[in-house]
Amino acid sequence: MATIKDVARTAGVSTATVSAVMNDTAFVSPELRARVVTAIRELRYEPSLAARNLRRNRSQLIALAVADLSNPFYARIVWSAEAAVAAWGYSLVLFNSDEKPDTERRILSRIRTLGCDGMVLVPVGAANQYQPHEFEGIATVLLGRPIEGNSADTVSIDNRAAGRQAVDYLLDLGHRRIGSVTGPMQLSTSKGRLDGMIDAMAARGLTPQPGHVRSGEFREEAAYSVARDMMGSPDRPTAIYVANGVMAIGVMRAIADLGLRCPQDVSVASTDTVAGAGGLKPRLTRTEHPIADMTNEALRLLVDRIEERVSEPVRNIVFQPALIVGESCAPLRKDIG
Amino acid sequence: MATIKDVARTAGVSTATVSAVMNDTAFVSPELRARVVTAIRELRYEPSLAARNLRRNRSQLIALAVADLSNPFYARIVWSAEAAVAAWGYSLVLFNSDEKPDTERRILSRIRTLGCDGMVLVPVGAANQYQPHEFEGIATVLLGRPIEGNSADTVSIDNRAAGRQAVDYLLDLGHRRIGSVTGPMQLSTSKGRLDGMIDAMAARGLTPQPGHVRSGEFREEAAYSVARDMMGSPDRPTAIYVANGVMAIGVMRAIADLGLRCPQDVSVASTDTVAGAGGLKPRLTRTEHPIADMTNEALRLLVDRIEERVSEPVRNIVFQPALIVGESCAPLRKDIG
DNA sequence: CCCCGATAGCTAATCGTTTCGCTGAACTTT
DNA sequence: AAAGTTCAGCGAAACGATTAGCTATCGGGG
Repeated sequence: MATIKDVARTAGVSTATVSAVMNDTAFVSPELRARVVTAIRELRYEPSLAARNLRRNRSQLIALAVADLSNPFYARIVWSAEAAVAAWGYSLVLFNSDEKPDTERRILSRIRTLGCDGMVLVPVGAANQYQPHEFEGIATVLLGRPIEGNSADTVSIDNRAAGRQAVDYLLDLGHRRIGSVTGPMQLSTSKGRLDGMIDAMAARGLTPQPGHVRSGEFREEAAYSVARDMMGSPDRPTAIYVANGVMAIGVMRAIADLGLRCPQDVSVASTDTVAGAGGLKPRLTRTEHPIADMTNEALRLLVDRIEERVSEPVRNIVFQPALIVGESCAPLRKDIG
Repeated sequence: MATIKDVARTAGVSTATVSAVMNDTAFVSPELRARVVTAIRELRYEPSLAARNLRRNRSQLIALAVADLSNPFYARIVWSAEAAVAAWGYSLVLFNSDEKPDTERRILSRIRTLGCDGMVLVPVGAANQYQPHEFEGIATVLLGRPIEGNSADTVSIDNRAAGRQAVDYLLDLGHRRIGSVTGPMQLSTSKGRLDGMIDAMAARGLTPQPGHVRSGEFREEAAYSVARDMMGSPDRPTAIYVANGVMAIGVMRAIADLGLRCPQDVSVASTDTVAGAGGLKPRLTRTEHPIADMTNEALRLLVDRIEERVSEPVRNIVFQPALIVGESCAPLRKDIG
């Protein structure tokens, strides 16, 4: 690989001038500029980011650490993020914490070592598991799950509203015995959605039955077994609110395996389902997140911080979910009410 | 951020010693080692990759450039690749060429500038669109689509076998008027799969009708319109072989929109569908690729090259597809045969 | 008692950029 | 014509690590 010195020598100028031409950082006479440009082309010179970054203390890298790459929801985020990062002139370094706090901790340290200019993090741990120094000195945006007491910018969804919307819909259809399959309670996401459900029921003077609220990991398998258990009992709910897209797939499978039909025997509504899981029949009634918008916003905030165009302390952007009506919910049947 | 000098000063040793401790590259007495380790912990020192890389001419970065991040097939590759890259001690830089050769060209140059140690590329261009220098000096593995005449290692699927398997299955069910919706002909992937189809039909003395073989971009929309057109005509095929997973979704939608039923009115078989698109009803009969195995193998080859444990010129690994029988194919009905 | 070999640890050069501070030619201003 | 300005372009010092080559210490053999 040709270096800046080679270019300088070939063009008969100093390295400073080549640098000036490359970065348009000082006036260079047309003649010298032309010589430099020719030399660059001739030698196929490409500047070494390693050297530039060492000097500038920048890396042009933005890290994205998501909670579970096998989840289409996060795959969708990755897709949007790659586009946004490229549009801002950075490159994307991708990490998968696989919902494991330990892995996440290693990733955080790695991001630091790589000298990433910023990171977008979908945190997987509880608020008290983070040390302040893990976020120091590197621009951070938390996506999807805020961490209480953390001083990073945040882009999230109104989870409580999501739970409320979905369960309100089920209540409007006449359901009263409504169950829920939800994620780990230490995550604000799970908690918020469940709170929304409770809000909605409380507004009509109802409370969920204890055995009808189950939580487990945000995984298809966990949801399957939990749902199978819950739906196997005689006083099973007539409708279920599932707090996560992949979990919904597990729940649907459990229902089918129990010989129940959706929506005839049981209605299912969920939150955060990805449009692409779209082939699923019946199509889910769900609250959807504006993933692309959220991701773009997260990167806007991040780049703002990186390029220091921002002074305010912490910005918290909350998006609203939208209820998408599918075919997975039906009015309560008289005979099973 | 603390630097190696700070650590050296605090521990009362030279930077060389600190480096030796960090990299285990020379014998250091237990006493000094202890002092160094303490200082490192105390200052929370993390070495700067930028500096290390400048010196070592390494970046610890592996680039992955896929053809279309919105396609679950590639999302699956990304998932596997992240895990494999991390397991080998590198970090993953992700790019989406979006099936656009121009974008891909920019990506290649960016990868070079970043100084990535290696790259895994799912190429989107025709063989003659690549300049040899675009691959020079950087370890490369082509994934999925070989480029003829290119000297990079390759991991691919036996596309011809995939086409043959799927179409053989349709033929075994009695179908004779078989159509195909396939991708761009300049891609070896599309061509191979179509050739396989032709092989299978030829083996029974058949050839596809000209109007029954349509190609378009590897996108759902393209497939939708092409299929809609093909299936709208009176002598429409009784079975379709679709060369790609997302295209299959488009085809299924076209069939439904035309008021046809699958598999009763038309059988559909495809190649490369991702298991996760699994909710799709009826479940597709398809040839599947061992994505995780292919990706792992690609990274093994790549790391081999990067760490120069390899001398042979070019390695070409070809995986075999597996036929997965779903519910989207039925025996030929007498009345429409 | 001297010399030599082994080796722990240090000094300093190096990687390829950016950028500060300087030089000196060309122009202005009196 | 002398003095002051301007500014294109250069030289060299960073940035933070690795590493070749050197020094000094120690133990052992003759």
